[in-house]
Amino acid sequence: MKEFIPVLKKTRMFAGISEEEISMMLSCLGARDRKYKKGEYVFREGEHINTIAVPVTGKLHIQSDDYWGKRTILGEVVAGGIFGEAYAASDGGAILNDVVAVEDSIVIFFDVKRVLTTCPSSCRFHSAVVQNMFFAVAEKNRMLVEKLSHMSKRSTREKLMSYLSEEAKKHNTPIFEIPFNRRQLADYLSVDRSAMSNELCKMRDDGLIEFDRNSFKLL
Amino acid sequence: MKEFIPVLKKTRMFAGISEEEISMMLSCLGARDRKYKKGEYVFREGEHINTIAVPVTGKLHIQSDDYWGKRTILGEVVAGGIFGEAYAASDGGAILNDVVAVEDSIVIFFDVKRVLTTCPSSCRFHSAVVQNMFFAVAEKNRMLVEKLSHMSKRSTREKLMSYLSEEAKKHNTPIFEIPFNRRQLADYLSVDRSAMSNELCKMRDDGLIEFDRNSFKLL
DNA sequence: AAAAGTCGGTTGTTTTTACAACAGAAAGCG
DNA sequence: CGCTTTCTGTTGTAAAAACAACCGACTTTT
Repeated sequence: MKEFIPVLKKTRMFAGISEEEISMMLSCLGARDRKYKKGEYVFREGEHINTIAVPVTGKLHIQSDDYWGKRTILGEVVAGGIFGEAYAASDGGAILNDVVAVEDSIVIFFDVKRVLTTCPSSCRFHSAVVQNMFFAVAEKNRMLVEKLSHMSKRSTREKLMSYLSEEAKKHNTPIFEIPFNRRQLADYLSVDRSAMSNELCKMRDDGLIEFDRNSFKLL
Repeated sequence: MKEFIPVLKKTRMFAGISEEEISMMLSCLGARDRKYKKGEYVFREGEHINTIAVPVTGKLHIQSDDYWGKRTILGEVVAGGIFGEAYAASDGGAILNDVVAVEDSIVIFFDVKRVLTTCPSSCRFHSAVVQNMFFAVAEKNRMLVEKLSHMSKRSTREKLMSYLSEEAKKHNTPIFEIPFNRRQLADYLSVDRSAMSNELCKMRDDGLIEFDRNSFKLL
């Protein structure tokens, strides 16, 4: 697992903590790793989890499929991101979504109890990790509110504009690539794929945007 | 402010902390209180906040109005609840919604920096508060995911069923009262009020639910 | 290289929702 | 008490989205 320490150092969870200290904390936090092939499930809806997951390579989607197979994508977790803290922390711990590898991925798991319970002496930086976790959840909270602001728009066009505007703001340029293909974007915004595809083209015809595959340009 | 200590003791923020300790911590956390009349704004969208708000009486709505006056209600904060931690904690601190008193309310504010920065000696329970805050954000996170699961439903009927089912589960009985009137519920689910009202009646005709004002019964 | 699968776009039809306008009941107020 | 405002339900119409089915361009698999 040592090979992932440089990646871990860049995660929000270990912000401000040196590689040496991370190395020392790994066992203290009950870290273990596992590989996932594209399409494999990391967690399943309803499962009770007590670990925090940090992918070090690859990408995960947080999603859920309803009875009729309709999929909703809640968000993604890229390498260095963090998932599960909110569920593992709350008492029940039942997770509300599936977590699926959308690329071959390696995920490191930490025991949430050990993360939140600062150990007496050895890990000087343990409380820093707790605070980092707080910031991570706060940040995720913000992401959820932003997604809600897209979803609360009434029309497909407004949803798209809301999403694309935010991506532009996030990338700090009107030209950017999105992390979803059409089907995934439709599942993310909870709209019909073909209707969305259609709307995108109308928006292009109306001179609002330009696009090619995953590349977009706001005009 | 002393009169609110019993209320504060019951909040998630001060869980597991005695009234005496809360009393001692108040100044340490930079607490101050303020009254709000029904309809008054506690925070406004875009504002940079550095305080955590805890209403001790009354009720707040977290909402935002778009350019055309369309309102979206994100959620509510009842007495003893907590708001702002996620925004105050993240660097920018710009809040994404308005926060409005929907009843006459008294709100206590805490300086977020003082809450998150554990003071050296005096406040023994300060780290407990940080951990409580983490749990509070994690819980809110869960609420947001649940709201998203309602909003991601494609039809008004499904949205309503998703919302009402969860309320029933939350109240642990198929007969319950919701905290919203029709207009507010429509704003919460991001649908048209009259269409929603209409759909509710159809659902009643179809034998799915019964209702009278805010009282609902799932069949 | 053929076959199967994925991806993005297109079109026509059906269903649903938004919108607007109105009405009766209930609540708040001078 | 009468007046005003708010709340909820109702209806018809216009607009929008979902749905289904299909196509061509690429990729991946065998």
